[in-house]
Amino acid sequence: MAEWPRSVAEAEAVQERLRPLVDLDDPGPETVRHVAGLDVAYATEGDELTAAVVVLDTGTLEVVDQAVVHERARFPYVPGLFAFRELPPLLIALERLRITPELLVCDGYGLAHPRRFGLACHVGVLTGLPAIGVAKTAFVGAYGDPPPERGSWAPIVDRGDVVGRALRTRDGVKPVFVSQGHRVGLDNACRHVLRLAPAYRLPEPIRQADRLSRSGARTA
DNA sequence: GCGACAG
DNA sequence: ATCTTGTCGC
Repeated sequence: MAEWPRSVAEAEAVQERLRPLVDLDDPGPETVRHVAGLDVAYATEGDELTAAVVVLDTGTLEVVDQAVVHERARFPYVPGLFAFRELPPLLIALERLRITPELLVCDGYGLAHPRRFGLACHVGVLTGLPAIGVAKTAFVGAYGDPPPERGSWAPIVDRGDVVGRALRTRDGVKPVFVSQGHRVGLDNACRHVLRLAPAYRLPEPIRQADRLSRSGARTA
């Protein structure tokens, strides 16, 4: 399916080669029935990781399908290249799902990346599915503090490009950082994130994937 | 050159 | 990412 690089130079070359395949113009699905959340947890010892993918029914926000994959990391953590660490097991987990999701919500960035090709773009291109990135901390670019109300936002600007938004999902709480991955517009991505995060800062798909990956990491 | 740097 | 108690506030 995909060949995995072994060096930083090879990994960067892969990103440069796949970047033109990203679709940033498709506004994306208006409504979605099944949404997936993707996350990875790390073991206390060794370079072992546990990838988890959950599928939620958007009507109830209940988990209706899930898959966990445990393996040894194939690539070191390098800012800007961490898809090469987390994507291999995540793709295997995605293949094991019985329900094909219509939208992927990734823990991390998409367009808001040094080479405009973060994890959300990468997984979107490799699967062909609409994908967005939701990160907990800033990475590239600058942004202003959005107004305190849930739903307000401020653009993230990097080298003159708007690459995402700092979006407030809860009143008075630190915003999350949303960026396009593949086949979803920025407005639409933020709409989905707000609908998927009715109670907590992070959207429910990511919270559930985080929960599952951690329990899986302890069991393994 | 130096520091910062998704998870 | 992970190591980690209590505590302030709604």
